[in-house]
Amino acid sequence: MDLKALAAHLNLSATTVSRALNGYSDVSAKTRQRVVEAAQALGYQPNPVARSLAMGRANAIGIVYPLEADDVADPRFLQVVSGLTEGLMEVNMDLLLASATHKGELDTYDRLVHGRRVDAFIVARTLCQDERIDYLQQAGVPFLAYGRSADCQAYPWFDFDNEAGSVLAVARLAGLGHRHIGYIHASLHYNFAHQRHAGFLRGMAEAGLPVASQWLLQAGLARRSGYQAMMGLLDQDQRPSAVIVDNNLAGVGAVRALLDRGIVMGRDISVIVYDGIPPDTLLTQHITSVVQPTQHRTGKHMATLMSRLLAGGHPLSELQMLCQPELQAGDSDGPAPG
Amino acid sequence: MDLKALAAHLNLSATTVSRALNGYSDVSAKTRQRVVEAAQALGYQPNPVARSLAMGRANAIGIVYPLEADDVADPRFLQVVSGLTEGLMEVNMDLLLASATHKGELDTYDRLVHGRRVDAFIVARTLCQDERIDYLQQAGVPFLAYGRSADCQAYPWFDFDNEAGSVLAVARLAGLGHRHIGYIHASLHYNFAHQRHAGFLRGMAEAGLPVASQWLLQAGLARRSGYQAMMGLLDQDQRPSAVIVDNNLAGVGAVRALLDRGIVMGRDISVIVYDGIPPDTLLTQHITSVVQPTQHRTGKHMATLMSRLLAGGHPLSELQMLCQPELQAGDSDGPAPG
DNA sequence: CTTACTTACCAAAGCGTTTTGGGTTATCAT
DNA sequence: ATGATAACCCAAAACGCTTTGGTAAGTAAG
Repeated sequence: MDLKALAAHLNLSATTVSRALNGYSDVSAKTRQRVVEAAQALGYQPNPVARSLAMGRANAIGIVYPLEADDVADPRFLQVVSGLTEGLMEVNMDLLLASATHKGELDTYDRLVHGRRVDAFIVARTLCQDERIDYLQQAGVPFLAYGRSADCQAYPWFDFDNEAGSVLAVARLAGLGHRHIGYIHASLHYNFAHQRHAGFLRGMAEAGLPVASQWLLQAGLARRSGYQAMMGLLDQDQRPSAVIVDNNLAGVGAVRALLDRGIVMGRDISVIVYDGIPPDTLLTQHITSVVQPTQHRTGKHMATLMSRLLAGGHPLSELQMLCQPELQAGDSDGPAPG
Repeated sequence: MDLKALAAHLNLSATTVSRALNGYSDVSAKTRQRVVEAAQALGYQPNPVARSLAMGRANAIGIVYPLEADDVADPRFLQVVSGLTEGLMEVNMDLLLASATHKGELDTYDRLVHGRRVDAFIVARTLCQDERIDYLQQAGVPFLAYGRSADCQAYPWFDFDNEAGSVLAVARLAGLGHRHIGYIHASLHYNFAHQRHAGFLRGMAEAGLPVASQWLLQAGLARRSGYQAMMGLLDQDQRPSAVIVDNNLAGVGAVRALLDRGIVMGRDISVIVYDGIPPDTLLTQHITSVVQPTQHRTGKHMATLMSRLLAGGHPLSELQMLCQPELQAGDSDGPAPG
């Protein structure tokens, strides 16, 4: 059932049917209704390929998932993607998933852009200095960054207010009387780690607390490294009375280290972890956490930004979105000793 | 740079250029070379949308990821997907990712098929009785199942020989002198669980061992349920001397239960887990496991099957692929006591 | 009753490929 | 020389839609 067939069936021209379906004003209300009903009844669905060709738009956006060697795929990514597909579906767009090793990523962009397979990209896992963003900007390809890079004035992005999250966490601990606060973070090349780190420093400053460099530990994005970092912290002569961990993978390891040492969270030491601890780790305590909107909502927000971006005519301010995190109280923190 | 421009630049017709590029025999070697070189030099890339329209193919395959309420997205899925995209890239196809709740899944298929957005589907997370497969078969839509359903004669699939894997595991334990073997499995609605379960029974029969129904426990696909199942096993009057767990999520929980009880794997009890235990669980032992080809290779295999499927003309036998698992020895099993 | 404007419709020209169904030269045996 | 066969090449149609640039009828104003 194509346009022409539908038009013939209605004794109308293809033009009119097309315009009726696409909401043009030069078709009478009566005719439009007739067309819409017939389309419904006959199960007409426009061929998206023909549509794309005629309109010069792919009606699809691309996302390339960077696959590093042993960097285990993170489940949240998939959840964001699912929110994204759902949101895009509403504006009749598709999501094209490509994958590429880090070094091949730019080529992949090139191929997809050049081949007009997609109208825009989503750049995930943003780094502070991100060559992908530089490339896309310079190539004039529309894109939406999931996470800001260091210089984020000039392009559309979606991000969490990571800095505010850390400030929140520090304020909570300071309010409980803690003066010795440790911080375990991921590589500062990641924008989120950088921002959270900056927030930690600011929070400490605002609370009038000194930052002890020996309690500022870098870990990776893996449990093992969180475990080691926490162990390193515990082995020091002077321990902090509270610790913040900037990602939940390392958080799991850190918590595990405390369990192994028989240190009780909330009593012996206070712990706050970004994004909490996955529920199936068999942990009985509730970790006090900095939480963000669900991945699913995140995906939908990004879909909204994306459709604005492609519609054009929106000022940059409407193409940038900052989500505020919240502090979710648990029982892994408590008043400072003494 | 489109075909016509390239043709003009070469003083050839668009037809000839097209045919040269697509390997038709009615163009001279000399001309072909000239065309190929010019295309290369001028960076010509055919417009895939126009191509699709002309050929009546979308050059994309769809995969819909079922998102259940609390069923956390599994990381392996993403890895399979990445292998898939890589493999598809080589045959110039794209991967369209859609997501749907279980009940909306059929509608999603309908929309994508009807809208000719994809040429075929991949059906993931196959169940023993899978209505999606029934639907696609009956609708005449080409698809490739990732995992067989109960009746798998008539359609293309990729799967592991799950039954053989269990037989392998049982044989190993039997060889170590174990006569009392427990089995923890996921819901038998999942094809993989069903097959592994069948393999367990067969393996026991072949080893001449009795199957004790109180040691045959169903758990879910989560750590907590594996934990509970193992605890249930340990609390019985008569304990098995060895246990097989049919998936690694439950496996993590089961192992954790043993740790909590102070039971030493390989000495007090032997344990074999399908797909092993993720390396970042801070476990010092190596779990003896039934392992399968990496997700990445799996994805590439599926891409191969897919391109065969769409090329047409392949007998069903070449569209079905069964991968053999292997037993990877660790130190979580040992000779039976006594 | 013109003139001008509005409303409702449509024919035809794209969009960038592939495919069909010839053509035009050479080549070659007769 | 002549018809047949191959080897190359091409114009035009098709794919299913959107968009452009109209036309014809109805309406309002002069």
